[in-house]
Amino acid sequence: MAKLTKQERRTTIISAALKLFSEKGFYITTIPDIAKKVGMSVGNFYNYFTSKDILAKELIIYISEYLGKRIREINDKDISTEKKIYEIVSMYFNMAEERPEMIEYFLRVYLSNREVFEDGCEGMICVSAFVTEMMMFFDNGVERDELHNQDFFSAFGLFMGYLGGMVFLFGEKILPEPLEWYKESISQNIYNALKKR
Amino acid sequence: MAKLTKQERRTTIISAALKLFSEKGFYITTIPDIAKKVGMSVGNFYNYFTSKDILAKELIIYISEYLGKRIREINDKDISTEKKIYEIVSMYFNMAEERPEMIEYFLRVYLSNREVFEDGCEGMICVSAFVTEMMMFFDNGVERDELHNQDFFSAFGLFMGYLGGMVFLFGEKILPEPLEWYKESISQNIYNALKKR
Amino acid sequence: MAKLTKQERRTTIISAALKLFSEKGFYITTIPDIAKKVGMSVGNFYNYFTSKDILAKELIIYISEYLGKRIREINDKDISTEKKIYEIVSMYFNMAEERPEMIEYFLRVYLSNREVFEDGCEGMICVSAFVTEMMMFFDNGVERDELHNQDFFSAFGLFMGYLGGMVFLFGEKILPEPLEWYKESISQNIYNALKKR
Amino acid sequence: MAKLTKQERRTTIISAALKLFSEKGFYITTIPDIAKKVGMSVGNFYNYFTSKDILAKELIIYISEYLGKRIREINDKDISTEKKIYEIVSMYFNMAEERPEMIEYFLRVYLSNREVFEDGCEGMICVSAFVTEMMMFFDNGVERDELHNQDFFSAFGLFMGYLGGMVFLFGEKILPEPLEWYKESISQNIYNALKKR
DNA sequence: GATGAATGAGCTTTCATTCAT
DNA sequence: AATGAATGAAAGCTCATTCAT
Repeated sequence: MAKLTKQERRTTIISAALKLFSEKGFYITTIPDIAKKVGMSVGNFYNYFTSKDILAKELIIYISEYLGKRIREINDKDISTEKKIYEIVSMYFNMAEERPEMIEYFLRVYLSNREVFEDGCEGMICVSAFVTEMMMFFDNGVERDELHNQDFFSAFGLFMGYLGGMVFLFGEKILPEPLEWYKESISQNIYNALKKR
Repeated sequence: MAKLTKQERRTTIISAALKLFSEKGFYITTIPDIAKKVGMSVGNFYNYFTSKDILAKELIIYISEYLGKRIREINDKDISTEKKIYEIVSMYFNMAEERPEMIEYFLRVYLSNREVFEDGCEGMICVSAFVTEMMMFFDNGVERDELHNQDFFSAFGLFMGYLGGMVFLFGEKILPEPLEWYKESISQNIYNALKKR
Repeated sequence: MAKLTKQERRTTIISAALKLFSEKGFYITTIPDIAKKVGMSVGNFYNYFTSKDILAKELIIYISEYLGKRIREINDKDISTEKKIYEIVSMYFNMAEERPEMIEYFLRVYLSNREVFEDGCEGMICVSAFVTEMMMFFDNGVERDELHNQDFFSAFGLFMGYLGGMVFLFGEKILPEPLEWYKESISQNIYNALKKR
Repeated sequence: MAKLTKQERRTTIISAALKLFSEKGFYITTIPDIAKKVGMSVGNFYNYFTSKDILAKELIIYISEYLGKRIREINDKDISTEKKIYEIVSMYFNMAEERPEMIEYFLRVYLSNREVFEDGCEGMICVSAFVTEMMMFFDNGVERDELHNQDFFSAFGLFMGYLGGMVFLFGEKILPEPLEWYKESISQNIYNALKKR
């Protein structure tokens, strides 16, 4: 077994914690649970993260940056805004299927446990990487005359609320079809809502 | 002080618990907290609700029925589907301002604490009153040739995800304007996404 | 087994905690230790004292008041100051033999664990009952022209430092004789140090 | 940076530990705290002292020898016993102002944490250097017919209890004047208590 | 000698729930 | 119906000490 660097160990913990928190929730998941999953002692866990809350905050930053990067890749492409919407929806749904812990953490831990994040993640500090990229997407669409020039939050709430809602239904196993199946119609709906009028 | 009937007592508890759960979260709120707020002993609380989980489930049913009723009132009106969309958005946002505990409970407690609701609220059992009414709304709109005939979940996810997202942003005090301000543009966006093409 | 009132229970805990803290020290004594000694569950302990620190503070107030009362009884006697000195020494040494936990708590827990008492026992707040009574003793002696009129702390430090030192040596089993044996010479020394010159 | 010998390193640790233990207490001070203060790793600390308890014991021996030496210097002077009392008080108070950690360690760590010192420091083993010198002081005073011939512990308890008490009050910031201010009256009190009758 | 990651027992505290009254 | 003391399992976190490198 190769020796891991401190940073690699941190990544292992992040990965394990993400899964546990998203599956069982923040309060149900215990530090012993996490330590066990990474195969380390409880005490040692605290050499990497000084508290459960701090771990939670690092997790959301990690996710926000990851999502932000993925969206930036799409933003950077030389395609129409309509196509970009489809790509974002697609990326998001793929993630929900392949790495559900990220989206689920976002929806079920970050959005719901205010008390955990209120110190240090005020406003949108901890998700700014992601939000900024979405802002870029909208601005760019308006600039290119493809999107209706409207209030950012009206647009952002639509896009992310919608995707979050679908992933929630998916996670509850309520959707009769795989997420894949909805990509097209959902992208269409979003585009119709946002497009230049 | 008039003596309350058992049912009235239950309602008092529901009301207090709703506020506490939505403000502080399910796990942070303790039974003593609730008992104190209603002015009753901890032991007596258990004469009305046999466990914390059961209380949580009754709460979501209560909310679902309340919301369902409000939507039915709108459904029953003799107005265009476009107008109905505006009325639903309006009703939802008004509630978020006036009785935020209901919407917040829905978003922050019900949607996020799977483990609490998985026994007894599988699928959408506990929110069926509300979901059914939304279904009626869509079906009616399609029937009247005002909405695009599409998959229910695609439409439902858009509508509720959007509204939920906006209320979330509002609750986080991130929105620069009062919810009121967004009603028009949001209704427009929803209508554009769902209308007959 | 008669049912105890809440106050009686508190007294039982105070008594047990006093013994444990004074024998083993504040940090070595655990809440389970205390709970076990009173025959109650750990959880229930917290229905009586909201934290270990708070218990410690109540203990020192309890002792201060007890000691204060004993000194007041002596102050109130119609005897010479020289005789009063003997009586105070005598009372103190008797207590050290019969209820050593009180004096030991004072010396070993209160005087040494600043961090525990710094919040809420600043200055001499928590021992004021006792200190005030000693002040009365000195003032009265000066008034009656039996004691040299000197700075309070010079006199107080002598009296209490001396007694504390002797009890410490006693507790360490270093004294070759029982405390009783020293009463006379110590009272003499104190009187010689403080008497009218 | 000059390389330090093993003994010099030990002295550095002793010095740092003394400060920390006396400021924060034995149990609050952690080995990592000490290691950090000396700028050494936790693991390496254990190359110099095999346990926290052993460090504590070495510390008290160090202090006892230091204090003993200072008293011997006074004992060796060719001055009256009354003057010697003043010099000892003076030396002690100066130390309490300039190197408070030594006196505070004595009062707050050694005298109060029996459990730490009971193995290896029974009786007065670890403070014998200091106690012996005080014994010499008293014997000499009696021999020279300047002190009343009384039990050693009665005299020792007075002297050290008194000084300890004053330094304690000083440390608590209860004294209205600097220690300096009390030297004269306290020496007088001690002399009056001990002098030839 | 030097490092610091790793261990694990143990601490204080919390809380849903019960039950004698 | 009503009370609130009592239970006890379990949580987050700490820290002296060890040990592979």
